[in-house]
Amino acid sequence: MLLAPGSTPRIRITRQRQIILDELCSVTSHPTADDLYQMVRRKLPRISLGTVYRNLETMAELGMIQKLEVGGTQKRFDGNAATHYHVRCQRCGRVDDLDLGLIAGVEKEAAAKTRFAILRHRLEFTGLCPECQKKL
Amino acid sequence: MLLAPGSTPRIRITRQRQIILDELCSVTSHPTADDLYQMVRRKLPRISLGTVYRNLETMAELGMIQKLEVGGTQKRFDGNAATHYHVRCQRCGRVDDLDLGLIAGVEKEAAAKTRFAILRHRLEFTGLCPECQKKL
DNA sequence: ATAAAAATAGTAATCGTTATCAAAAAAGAG
DNA sequence: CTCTTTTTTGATAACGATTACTATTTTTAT
Ligand SMILES: [Mn+2]
Ligand SMILES: [Mn+2]
Ligand SMILES: [Zn+2]
Ligand SMILES: [Zn+2]
Repeated sequence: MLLAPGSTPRIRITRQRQIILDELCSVTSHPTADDLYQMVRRKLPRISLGTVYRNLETMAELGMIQKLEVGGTQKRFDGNAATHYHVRCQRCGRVDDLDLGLIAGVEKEAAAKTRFAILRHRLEFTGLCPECQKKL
Repeated sequence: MLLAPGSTPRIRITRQRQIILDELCSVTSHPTADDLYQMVRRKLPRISLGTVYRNLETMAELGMIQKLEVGGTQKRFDGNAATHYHVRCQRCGRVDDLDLGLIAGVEKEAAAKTRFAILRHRLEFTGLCPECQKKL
């Protein structure tokens, strides 16, 4: 039987999807899709890289996780879906969370200066991580 | 900007480099490498895409221009090398400058919360441009 | 003018990501 | 349960932005 018009198709909880989410939420690093692939393969050795990409994309669209478009060649993922800020090491690419409160009213300020409708903001710091400071 | 002969023994003044820089500085949009390639080809029809990429990279490393790692698949370039903020339309990808003063002391605040050495920061707003607001 | 260094055009290679698709799994109705 | 429909998967191909390569040309220094 067909679904009733207007009904929302359910998102199925597959073993693959659950483990990808579990692995992502178990770390505070901000792994790339390939990082996650390596992590998940320890529990599901037959999973394909495409499945990892597909599910990360789906979960990001549903707002369960965040896709981070920080610098570098690869995108990173964040199990914390709430807005928060990051620091990225310009030498090794490490990305850490920053325990800095959200800048109050900054979206309202921005909205007053543009005709764009502001939906969200992203603040990212660039610098050198402790390890890379030693090496330079 | 004018390339000064003799001031930097490493970088040479080529017609290609000067025109790429001129074209980038002549617009307030934030063109991709391919956008610039199309613009520059009107004046140098024989230039190669690789030359555009190579020179944008070089000039960004020298701090003459900015390479913007905003969302989307392609990187964008900015003839304004000074720190300033951007809004990006999440529907069409348009990137505008935001005439918003730099957030005072935010790098200092961040530095107090991390062991990273903070070098710079980037603030980007996401939203919908006027045209895309109409269409949705 | 000569030689050394750097940059170019043209092209191939790389690599992160998406798309495709037959097969498998999950959900629903009876 | 069985039968049917929808979603997801694994495998692989395709894509597209960027980078690498290289013989030749251009620029700069002597
Ligand atoms: Mn985070
Ligand atoms: Mn700008
Ligand atoms: Zn580092
Ligand atoms: Zn738009």
